[in-house]
Amino acid sequence: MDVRESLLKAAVAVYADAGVRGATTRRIAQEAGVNEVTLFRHFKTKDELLDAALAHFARNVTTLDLPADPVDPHAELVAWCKTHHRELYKIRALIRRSMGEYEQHPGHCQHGMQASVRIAAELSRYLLRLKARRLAAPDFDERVATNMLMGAIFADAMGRDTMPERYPYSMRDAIDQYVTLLLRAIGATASAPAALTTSTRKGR
Amino acid sequence: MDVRESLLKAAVAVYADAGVRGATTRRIAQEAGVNEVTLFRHFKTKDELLDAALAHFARNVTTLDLPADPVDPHAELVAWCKTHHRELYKIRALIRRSMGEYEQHPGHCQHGMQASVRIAAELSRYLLRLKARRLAAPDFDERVATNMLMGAIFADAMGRDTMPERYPYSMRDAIDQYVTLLLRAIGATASAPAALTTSTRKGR
DNA sequence: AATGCAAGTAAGTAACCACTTGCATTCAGC
DNA sequence: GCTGAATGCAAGTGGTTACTTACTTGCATT
Repeated sequence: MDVRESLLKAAVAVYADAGVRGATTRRIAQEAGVNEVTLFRHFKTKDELLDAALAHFARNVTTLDLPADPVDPHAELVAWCKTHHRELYKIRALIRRSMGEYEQHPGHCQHGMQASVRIAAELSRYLLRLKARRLAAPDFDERVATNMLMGAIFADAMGRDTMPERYPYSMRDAIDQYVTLLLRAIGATASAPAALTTSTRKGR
Repeated sequence: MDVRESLLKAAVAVYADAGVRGATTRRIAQEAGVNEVTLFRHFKTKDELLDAALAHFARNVTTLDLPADPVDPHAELVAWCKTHHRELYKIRALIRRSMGEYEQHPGHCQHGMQASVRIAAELSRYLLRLKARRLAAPDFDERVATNMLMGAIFADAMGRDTMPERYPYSMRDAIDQYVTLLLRAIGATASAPAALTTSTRKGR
């Protein structure tokens, strides 16, 4: 296996758990299964390694495409949002960590922010298409609607495990409900929300 | 001025900027204008100080009450959400930091989470009142709607300064738009959204 | 004047950390 | 079999950190 690659992967994992200062070169090297000195032979400084690792990780963040020709907005949005939520939830520790380091190391999370901007733009364009095809009302701003839906999904993915009191309903229901509410908000014909099932809390 | 009080305030400020490991006892003492040894005379360990400081801070987090007798949902919600957003935005660095430290120090951010749960419950009860008085449709779940609106506001407050591309519209407009969308989503009669003004980005 | 308390000062300890150096080992390609 | 590049290992350097110790200073009450 490639040493450099495993160092990048280990760096992301340790960083997500412990942050910049907590991610010691010793621990990263151990996690990667290589000697600490080897780490410094591949990367001049710890900071250079972290930056490369987060950039590498963010480069591999992708999303589904939303259809160019919307047919069933509810089904299409639910599928897309489910994937997006699942991905966010998987890397929630990393996201929280890099947000927390923003004040002191804005460069590190810049990569992640760019991914987020790309994804928001994809959703925005889709909502614009809905408007153009008269599948939604003409009088809403698609950037605001995008931020509303993505904000709800983001907050859900970040808060579900830390504030279970606020999220007693299941992940499966959550996305469906957010999408249903948004479609009603933007005047897209949507059926009434389905009844909620009980929450299925999973440990991590 | 009370030494203990100024230590608590300084601890929160330094913690927000630098996190648990970055908040050195030296720096906190300096920020509080007292000697480092004095810090240890008031608090046995650094961890005890940080915990006391964050608990003290969270205890002072309050919100407006939403009216027990809803009359004008749009106006009432906008006023409430504006305050909530302003408060979140003011302490965004602290929130990001304590979220980032969640994996390693869940106890520290527990205080903040509790405040968030309290605030969400207040909004939830208000939405329930709207339903009861037939000011909103009967077929939505108020917890989901609460998380949708609060999620949008939270994500806005956290992302506005770090991802200006996603938030080109002004803070002032933002809240109004989120509330308008939510009211339409829950079947409350709401006027069409107002036109957006251009963003007013403020440095910090 | 005597006492006590809260705070300051200076110095030190033990641990940890990023990063370096020197040397031994392995192993692929000629 | 030899060379060179990549890796491991042991040890060390200089800096930082939480926390301690021993002592001094200023101020208020008695």
